[in-house]
Amino acid sequence: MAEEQNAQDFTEDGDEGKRPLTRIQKVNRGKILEAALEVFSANGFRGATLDQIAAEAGLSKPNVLYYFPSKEAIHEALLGGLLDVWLAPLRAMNPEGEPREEIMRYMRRKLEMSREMPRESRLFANEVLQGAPRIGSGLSSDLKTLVDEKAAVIDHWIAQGRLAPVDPHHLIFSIWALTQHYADFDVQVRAVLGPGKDPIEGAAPFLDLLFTRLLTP
Amino acid sequence: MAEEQNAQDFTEDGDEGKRPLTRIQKVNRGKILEAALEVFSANGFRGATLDQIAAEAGLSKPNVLYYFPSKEAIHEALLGGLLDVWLAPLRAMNPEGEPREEIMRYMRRKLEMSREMPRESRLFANEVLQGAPRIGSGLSSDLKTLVDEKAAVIDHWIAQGRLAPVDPHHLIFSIWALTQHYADFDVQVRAVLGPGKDPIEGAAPFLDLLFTRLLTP
DNA sequence: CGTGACCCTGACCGATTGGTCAAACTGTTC
DNA sequence: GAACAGTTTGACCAATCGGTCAGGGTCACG
Repeated sequence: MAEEQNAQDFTEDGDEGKRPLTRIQKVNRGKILEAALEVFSANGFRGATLDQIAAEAGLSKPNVLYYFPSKEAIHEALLGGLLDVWLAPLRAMNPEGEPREEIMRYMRRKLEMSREMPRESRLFANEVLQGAPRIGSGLSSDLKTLVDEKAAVIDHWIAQGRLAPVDPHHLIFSIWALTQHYADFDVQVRAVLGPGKDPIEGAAPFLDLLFTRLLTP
Repeated sequence: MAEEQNAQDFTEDGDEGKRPLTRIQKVNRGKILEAALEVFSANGFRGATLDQIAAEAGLSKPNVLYYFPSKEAIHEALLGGLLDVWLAPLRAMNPEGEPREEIMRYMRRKLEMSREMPRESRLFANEVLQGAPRIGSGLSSDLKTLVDEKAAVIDHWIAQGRLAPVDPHHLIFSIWALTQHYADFDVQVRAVLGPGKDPIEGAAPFLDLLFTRLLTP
């Protein structure tokens, strides 16, 4: 029950030895990362055990540690490999595009990701909640750079009068908060709404309305 | 560094033995709960250890277990005692009041709580993130009841034309998401904004604007 | 089909963790 | 101040955890 594609080729090594990476290696590293995503996102770093990950991946514990030197290394590989995917929609925001359309597209894409990749969302949420001890300053400074860059774009749009004046940083935070809420607090949302349709289906028109009203001058 | 008031008297027992609760008992249970809030909110349930809690409380581990039968029991006492505090602002929403004012007041109070009680927010976030295994159906059904009740009030306001038409459940979710984001993802918010003023100071006017625009017909 | 590199595992280890217990200590009450 | 309930602790335990290791199995390639 863990048979997805893990589109990651792992050329990531600092120095020399770039062995071509066996077929078995590719398969098993993929299985481990998929299992680790499942287990880490559901239990957090400390709550997850190597035995769980090994069982979920269908491998023995020593075999898992044959492919990754430690539990921490698995976690890092996961986070590092996923961060780009996670930030891609924001990167894709086009300064040349129509302002409201660009921001709405970003919001909708993030909401889509909450539906399609809730485990990834929870993985990051877990990490940040505990003070981001394992993702730390390096990635956080990349994040800051990207956000500052896009905030400047939004400010420019506002200066042109093409967007209602709002604090761009908090606008971005609000997109994160509102979309990721449906992935991170899924159980609570479902508990309140009761059984039935996908909560995100109801969220989509609400968020459309919310951001339309916020951004229209 | 853990000297706050813990306003909880703990009459909570199902059946008979209601001993008057010694002075020492009141003090030490308070110390333990305060320490547990600190440790659980920072590390999650599984990430927290009894030794950490004992050290933070300034007690020995066996002494902690003299006052609470298990780590789980401490966690439950914390969550149970805090849930009322957490939901009080929503309970306080007055059906007789002016609609936008009531909702704005609720939002502002929640934001205030993110500033003043971030540990409590993270405690709940941790619990819900992991699927709420220890808070479960009982509390979730209380929560649903309360939210459904208030959603009905909001719907009534909308029917009267005193509020712009919005999905009341998702409106409440949006208040939760936007306000708690600043407590739960504090490190990320600060990393992006850079060092300086309290992020919530910047959030307050933004959220005022956002909800004003959303709710004005 | 042989051989060397790669892959896999059972058994094991030391550290940590939640929890126990007997014994000692302290506060309170008559 | 005797006596008893209430409080505290060092020593200890069983289970779990991340990680190691020696040895055996398997794959690809000549």
